Amino acid sequence: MAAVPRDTRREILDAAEAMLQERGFNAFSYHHIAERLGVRNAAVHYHFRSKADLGVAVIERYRRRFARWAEKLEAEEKDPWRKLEAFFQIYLDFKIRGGKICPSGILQAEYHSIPEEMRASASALIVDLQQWLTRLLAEGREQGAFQFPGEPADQAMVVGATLQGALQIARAWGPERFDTALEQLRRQMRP
Amino acid sequence: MAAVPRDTRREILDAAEAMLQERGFNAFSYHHIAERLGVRNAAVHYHFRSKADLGVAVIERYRRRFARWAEKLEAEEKDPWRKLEAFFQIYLDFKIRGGKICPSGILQAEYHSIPEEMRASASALIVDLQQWLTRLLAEGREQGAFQFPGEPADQAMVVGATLQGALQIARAWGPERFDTALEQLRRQMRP
DNA sequence: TTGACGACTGACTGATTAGTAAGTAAGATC
DNA sequence: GATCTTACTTACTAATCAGTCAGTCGTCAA
Repeated sequence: MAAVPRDTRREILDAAEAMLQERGFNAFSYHHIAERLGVRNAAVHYHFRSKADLGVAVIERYRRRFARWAEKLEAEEKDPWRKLEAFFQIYLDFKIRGGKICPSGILQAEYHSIPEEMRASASALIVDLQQWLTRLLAEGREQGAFQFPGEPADQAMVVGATLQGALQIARAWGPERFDTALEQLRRQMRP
Repeated sequence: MAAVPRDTRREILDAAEAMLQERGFNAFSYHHIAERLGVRNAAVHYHFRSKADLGVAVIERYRRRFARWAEKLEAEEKDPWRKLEAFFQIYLDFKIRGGKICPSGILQAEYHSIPEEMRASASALIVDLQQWLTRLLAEGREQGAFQFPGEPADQAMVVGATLQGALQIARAWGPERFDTALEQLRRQMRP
């Protein structure tokens, strides 16, 4: 049985992404990552020259993953409500897996204290998410599945901000608070 | 003319609060505060033994300030919509004053990487805010001023999370996005 | 006039941070 | 079999971090 070759680069990205969502970008170090993987500090620098490079790589990988997720969902699921529930599920998974918050949220909260190179990626990420939500809400309302006042882009801001904000509030006030917010969003948008 | 005595303790709290909202708790140091005030590192330690103590003091002062604000509003204003708009104004002021986010939001985002002593205060803060909002929404709906499905506490989660999340999104996507979210909340709740 | 006290300063410490430079061992390529 | 490349390690640097401690200076009460 051949040993599976270790993919250190991917493991670094995994560890950095997890720590970003758990503790924030300013609260983990190369040393933390190296310790977690059982390698040395310099090994992390070998794969990512600077922490800013690592940060950008984490965000860009997350954006690609979301794009693939959206593409797959588009092919498999036509019902707007089930699509929205699939989006909710991303956030529910974060909550369950160690009280993580969404990458977009932590990057915005630390926006003025993260390296400048990361800000463009962080901005692109929230635009991705909002554009996807806006399109879903527009199509869903046309089909009579959703009901809300104003423009789809306006409602997308409320839905996106609620998911992001409620995940954070759940940390300090209890995970069940997130479910409360989710259920209220459903109630608001049911025709 | 007598010189106004300097209130260093208050100035430290002001600087720490501003930096917390601008950069996050993990992204400012005693040195940053000292430099801003033109004093030495040790002067900050004289007033606040540890950074955790300073953090707790910032949060507790903010809670007292909110309680006084709520008390004053209760005495001066009876109309539920105008009360809600006054609450919105707190967040609008944050946005305008250098792209700050609400203290509650950054503390929850960094929840797992701030000193343990601060977490109880951070939790108490979000409970304060949510309880105030819940009471306002309950009274306002009884009077026919607001309209929303579900329980007042559920709607308070959506309103609170939207304000918190939208302030963060506004950083990465443009301040006008916050106004969009605000207007959508108004549309949703108008009878 | 003294002496206690509040509000500091100057000069540290030890830990942690991102980042670097030189060396090495294993495998692929010629 | 020599050479190159990949993926590291060991050993370090300079900066920054929270925190400490002994001393100083001005004010005020006795």
